[in-house]
Amino acid sequence: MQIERMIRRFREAGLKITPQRVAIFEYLYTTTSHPTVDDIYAYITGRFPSVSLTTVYNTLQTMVGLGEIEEIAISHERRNFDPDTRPHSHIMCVKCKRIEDIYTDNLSENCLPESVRKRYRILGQRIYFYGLCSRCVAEK
Amino acid sequence: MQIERMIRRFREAGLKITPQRVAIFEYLYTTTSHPTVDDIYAYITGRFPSVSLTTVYNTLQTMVGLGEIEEIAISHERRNFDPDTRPHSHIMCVKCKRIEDIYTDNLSENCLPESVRKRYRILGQRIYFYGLCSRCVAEK
DNA sequence: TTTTATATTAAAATGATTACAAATTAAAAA
DNA sequence: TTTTTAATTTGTAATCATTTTAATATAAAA
Ligand SMILES: [Mn+2]
Ligand SMILES: [Mn+2]
Ligand SMILES: [Zn+2]
Ligand SMILES: [Zn+2]
Repeated sequence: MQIERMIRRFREAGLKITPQRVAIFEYLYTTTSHPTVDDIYAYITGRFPSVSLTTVYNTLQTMVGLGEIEEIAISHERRNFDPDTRPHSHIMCVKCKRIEDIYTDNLSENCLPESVRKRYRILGQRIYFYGLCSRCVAEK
Repeated sequence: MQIERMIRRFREAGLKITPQRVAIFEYLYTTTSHPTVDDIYAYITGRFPSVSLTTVYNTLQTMVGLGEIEEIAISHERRNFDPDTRPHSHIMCVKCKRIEDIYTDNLSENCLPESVRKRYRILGQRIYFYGLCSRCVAEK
């Protein structure tokens, strides 16, 4: 399971397995959303009332460093994290801010001309779409 | 010219033309980079030593509202603005943070499946690439 | 069980952005 | 041109997200 994998990855990196960290793993891998720091903190607080925000920040940063979760830069208002590291893109409703996954075979590779590609060591790519979801269109 | 256009757009919107605003227009349309609030503030300060950061924020926000500049969400560390509203994408060097434009005929349209498209009113899309520029590759 | 290096916590510091209210000014009206 | 007025600018304070710090607690090795 994903959680076991994260525990193993942390162990391999010489990091300790703490109940706070495990709770964060559990939250990340049992929700299909793209949680913010506060989403995660709110959940963890329910299980460890004295947990510190710092712990949440630290753990997320460590996971990003291990390449096990990714930051979604779709909005400046909030920082979202994605425990799904398979290549995929996202669409966000500009009204309700919900983020949905988009899986497609069409990669953005062909959007990067050779002339640019040969001047960079490419490390990653992201595609974001913005719109109004049907729910929000209906409302207003 | 672009600056004249912005003055006209502001006038049409019933907004006043102030020297601070014009200086911001000038900076935006005579630099090819993707400036941050601080880049702009630093420049304006050179011409109006007493200018307020608030004025810079307000003017940028107004211009975004008018659809005359766009926010680039390529990084959470900094907020970049782009006075070029033609469809194009960006590549950022993760080391030196420089952002380069990418113009290509290949749109990301085909990365958005019909199944998703029919559930949203699409308003925009962004493609970001991340990598190391040749300069930074050479250095380390 | 003891030891020790790492992690957690609470609090303070930092940095970015927004809110506010008083002073200034662009531009319309006279 | 001068007067008027509503919008804008400014300086300050408030807010919010994130990082730093140092003391305390604890996972895991010995
Ligand atoms: Mn996702
Ligand atoms: Mn650009
Ligand atoms: Zn919505
Ligand atoms: Zn670089």
